[in-house]
Amino acid sequence: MKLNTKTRYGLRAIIEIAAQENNKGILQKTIAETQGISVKYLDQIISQLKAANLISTKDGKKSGYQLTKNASEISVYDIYKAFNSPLKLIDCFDSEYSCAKIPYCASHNYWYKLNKQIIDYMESTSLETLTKDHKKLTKNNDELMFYI
Amino acid sequence: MKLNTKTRYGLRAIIEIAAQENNKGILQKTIAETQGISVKYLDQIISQLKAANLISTKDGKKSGYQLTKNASEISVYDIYKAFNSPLKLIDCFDSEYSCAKIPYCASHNYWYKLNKQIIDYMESTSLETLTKDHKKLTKNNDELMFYI
DNA sequence: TTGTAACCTACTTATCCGATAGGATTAAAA
DNA sequence: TTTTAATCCTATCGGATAAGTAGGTTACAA
Repeated sequence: MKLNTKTRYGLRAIIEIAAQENNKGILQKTIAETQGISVKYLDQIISQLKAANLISTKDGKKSGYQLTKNASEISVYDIYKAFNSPLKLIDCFDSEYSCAKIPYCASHNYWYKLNKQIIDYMESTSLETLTKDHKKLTKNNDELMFYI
Repeated sequence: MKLNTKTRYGLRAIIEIAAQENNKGILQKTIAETQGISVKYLDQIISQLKAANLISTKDGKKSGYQLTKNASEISVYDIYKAFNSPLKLIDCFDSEYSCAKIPYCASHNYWYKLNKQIIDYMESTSLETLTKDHKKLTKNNDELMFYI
């Protein structure tokens, strides 16, 4: 029960992309510096966000990433799925691995409900919400820095 | 984001222990057979339940396991913790691994809330509830079998 | 004193994860 | 047209962890 780093970094990266002002595109390098992630590692992370069709870019020099759709249409679960297969806390949710006892298995039902609850949580939050939070928090931070 | 097999098997095993009729103690062997788990593997699992002080037994021949307290006083999270360290979806919940940006990190807050929600879910369900479910389900199963 | 069950510890194997590395491709800029 | 700076793509390495196996020791009832 751990979140892998790619998902963690990936969410932070896409928030950075969503939070840019003029929407002209933001560079890998910039994100890496802001987030303190190695450029090379972020490289892979961003390519997975792209493969999931959540962000887009132009090739070559002077490029930069943007969202492919409105932040309100992207859920955290969408982002999660860019780095993981659909959430299955246990394998026997899947018919392929299921055992004959499932209809009589209290544990199975219990974990299944938890699984659903986690997915619901991630689906019910949009990137827009997190980006707003992010802006609020960093704004406060800037003001704070000003007075120090 | 996977539940490990020990937690999965462990829950099933302790339900079996809680569900026994006369409370005279149930043998590893019996649990292993009912649940279809290798005796040797279950051996380790049960020893972890015991180390967590959830079940007790006598040594030697003619032994058998019981709960150390009432099933209503044991939460699923107690059982979870017999096989895992306290749930931390990401390391930086911990002050030891925390970074300076946490107060301004929207992602951190988000995962933290999910983490709490999962713990709440596991804490709010008692072994008693699951055992009742189990009995209901297996009862139906037996009746069903009778008519086949 | 013998058989059975719990108890304890070590080991093997496989898989996944985080991270690094090197180079290919593309397009803007010089 | 050449250079430069960025994305893009693939391979690989080391470490950690997990699942399961195995062997032997201890305790107790018959």
